[in-house]
Amino acid sequence: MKDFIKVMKALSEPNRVKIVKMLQHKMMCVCEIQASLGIAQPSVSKHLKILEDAGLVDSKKDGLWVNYHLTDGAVSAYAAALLGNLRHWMEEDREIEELVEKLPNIRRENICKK
Amino acid sequence: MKDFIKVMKALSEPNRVKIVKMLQHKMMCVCEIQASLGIAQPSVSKHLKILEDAGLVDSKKDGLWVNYHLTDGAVSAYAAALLGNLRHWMEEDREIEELVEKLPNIRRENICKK
DNA sequence: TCGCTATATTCTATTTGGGTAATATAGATC
DNA sequence: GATCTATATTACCCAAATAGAATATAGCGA
Repeated sequence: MKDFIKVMKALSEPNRVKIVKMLQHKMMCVCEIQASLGIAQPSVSKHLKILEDAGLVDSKKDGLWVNYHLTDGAVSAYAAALLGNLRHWMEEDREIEELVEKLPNIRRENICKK
Repeated sequence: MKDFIKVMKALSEPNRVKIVKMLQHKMMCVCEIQASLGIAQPSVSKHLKILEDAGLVDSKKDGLWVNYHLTDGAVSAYAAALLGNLRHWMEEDREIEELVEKLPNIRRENICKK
């Protein structure tokens, strides 16, 4: 039950759903996600932690960056199922579409290192 | 997006998940659910409203009683999918098992009309 | 009509959740 | 080692969610 609730809670917040939808297209570092969503960096970190705790995303360090990506679903069956559904869900959502369209222009080299 | 969030939010609360799991076995009135969960009646009504808004449950008046049952999923594709998953999810959950075992003894004739 | 009962709604207290600013940490470069 | 940068953590604020007591509503039966 607790694991299920964790997944549901994780996916019951728009910004977190957006993160999942973006990660379907490419792995992203925190600052890229921050730039895409337009929210403060600590907020992004917190959202990512919640998604990670639910077994929806995972991270890999790459020097100074931390790359987040969707999990393969091995950890949580609930997470796996929802990630599967989210592959096709909300593909026509205007808000998501706009976000995804902007994705190619969001590259860490242009965003960070100021 | 909003519809999806609604379904996720609705299912991110243990008592509401329990209600769904119970309704898989039989339609129930508010006081039966209240007796099963051991929470106040207004809380039950509020939970049911949230589930209803998400397209997960529906109600039918029967005189003084209001019978709640799971939807067929025609309203929301998200709700339909989750309801489908929840058919087999958490079948081995201890908390759910206990609840379901007690279900046959929960009958409105014995509970209400005091 | 007058209660009586099941449910819904309102009100209020408490908890939870998301947001940011400030700070800490870790890894890179010099 | 000093410093810069990306991320995590902490502290705090405000909005939303949950719980229950009190009240309103609606349908039954006498």
